[in-house]
Amino acid sequence: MQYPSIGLQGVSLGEKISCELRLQIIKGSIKLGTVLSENQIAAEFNASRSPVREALKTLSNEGLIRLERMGAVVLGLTPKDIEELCDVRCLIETFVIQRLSAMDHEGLIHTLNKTIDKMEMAAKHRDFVELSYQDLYFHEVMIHEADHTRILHLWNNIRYIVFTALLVATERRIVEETHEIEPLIEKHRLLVSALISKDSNYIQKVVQEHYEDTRKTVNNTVLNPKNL
Amino acid sequence: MQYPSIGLQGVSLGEKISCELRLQIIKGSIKLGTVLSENQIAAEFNASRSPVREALKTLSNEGLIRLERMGAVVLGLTPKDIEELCDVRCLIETFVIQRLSAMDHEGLIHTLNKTIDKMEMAAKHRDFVELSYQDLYFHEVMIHEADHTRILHLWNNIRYIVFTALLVATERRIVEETHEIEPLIEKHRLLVSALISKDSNYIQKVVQEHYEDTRKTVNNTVLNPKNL
DNA sequence: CATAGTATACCTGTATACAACTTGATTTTT
DNA sequence: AAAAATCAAGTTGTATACAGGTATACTATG
Repeated sequence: MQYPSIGLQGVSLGEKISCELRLQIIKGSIKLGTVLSENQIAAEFNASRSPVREALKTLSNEGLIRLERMGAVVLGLTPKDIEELCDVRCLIETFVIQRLSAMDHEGLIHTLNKTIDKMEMAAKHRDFVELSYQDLYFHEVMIHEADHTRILHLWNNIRYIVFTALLVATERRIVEETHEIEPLIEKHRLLVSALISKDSNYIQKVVQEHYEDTRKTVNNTVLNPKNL
Repeated sequence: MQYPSIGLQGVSLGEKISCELRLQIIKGSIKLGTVLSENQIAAEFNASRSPVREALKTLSNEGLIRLERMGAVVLGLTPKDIEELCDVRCLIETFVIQRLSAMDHEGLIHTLNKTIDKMEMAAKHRDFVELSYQDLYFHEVMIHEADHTRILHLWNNIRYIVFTALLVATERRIVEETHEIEPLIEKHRLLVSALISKDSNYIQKVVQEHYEDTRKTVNNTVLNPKNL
């Protein structure tokens, strides 16, 4: 699998390189502990050091690599990282939904339901890229709607990691057929119900369970692929 | 005021430039809406575009500027930003303290108390740089101790903004003498008590009040300076 | 044999060069 | 006079060049 070419239109070479590297790191094609050098990556991508440098800084900001004096060591996504990522998403989303529940969110509910429908469609057609994208979109649209620049920034900092991990996990989930898609859909419907309820405790509970579940699934697919 | 030269030793030119620009933006020396170009900044700092480019990307990641096709527009720190920053800090710190309270934190308590003492010392000597730094350190040491890489990443994304805003606010607070320092010290002692209590509700309450207060103070000093 | 010193190759940070594109004004045309 | 075309200045994205530092391997010397 290569990074979906959609969404790479018109973006700079540096971003393309960061997307490709990110995918390879999360997929495990690039092993943990590997030391990358700017020249080496530049050669691999037939590019100059400038965009590579930009890409490495991006990945460093995302915590996938650590820039050192000489070379960038690959940190990758450990089980601890997945856990922590879920912690953060849970924190953000609890905050966001609580905030949304105090706002007018009639249109949002509609959008969310429509997105879930699209997820079902994508699942039927085994289109894991589309399914991943709609999954991402579901959460992202809530965050945008919450109209909180800082929270949005936090999200943007993990957005690409989340999407890429989602891509990898969803592909394996669909290919291996070991995980049902139906529970995934149901989980998202629960989130909508939480938003509608406006019940702070219920929201907290639902979001926490959502990410409890995500944690397990991702751990089982991203980190323990059967076909590696 | 220039950015404190301590902590700029050995760092790259790009980082120095980002620190200086950040300070100027937060202080208001660079007005909101200003459009910065790489060439212009490079000329001002007698540097080439490479480090400037790096600095602009950093500031963009922090949300202080927005990179556009042509030029980078300065967003600055609006009252809404301050509010939101406090929201995020509150979210992070509540999580961190709750996590810490379930760990062995004997040594940490000692460090925190020592830091508060240093804050008192710095306040007596009207050393606002030191006071700001110890304030930052107080919160930072807790976050580090919580041993949560992702949360630490979130913190690192706002760390420089927080420190710079703290610098500006603390300077004005000390110079104008309109705000007492004693309440600030007391607020931090309360946080320690919250950590010791291990009482989830109490922790939430104390942290929330802490940032409620921070919000007010920073708004009154950073955004409404009397000597501007 | 061990160790100090050196040489070499490589890496990063910064500067400079170049090409494609955007923007705004000026000129030409209708 | 208004609109279209063109031209000029400036901007970003990328490539390349150079300087200073670091690690590794090899050599010489005790």
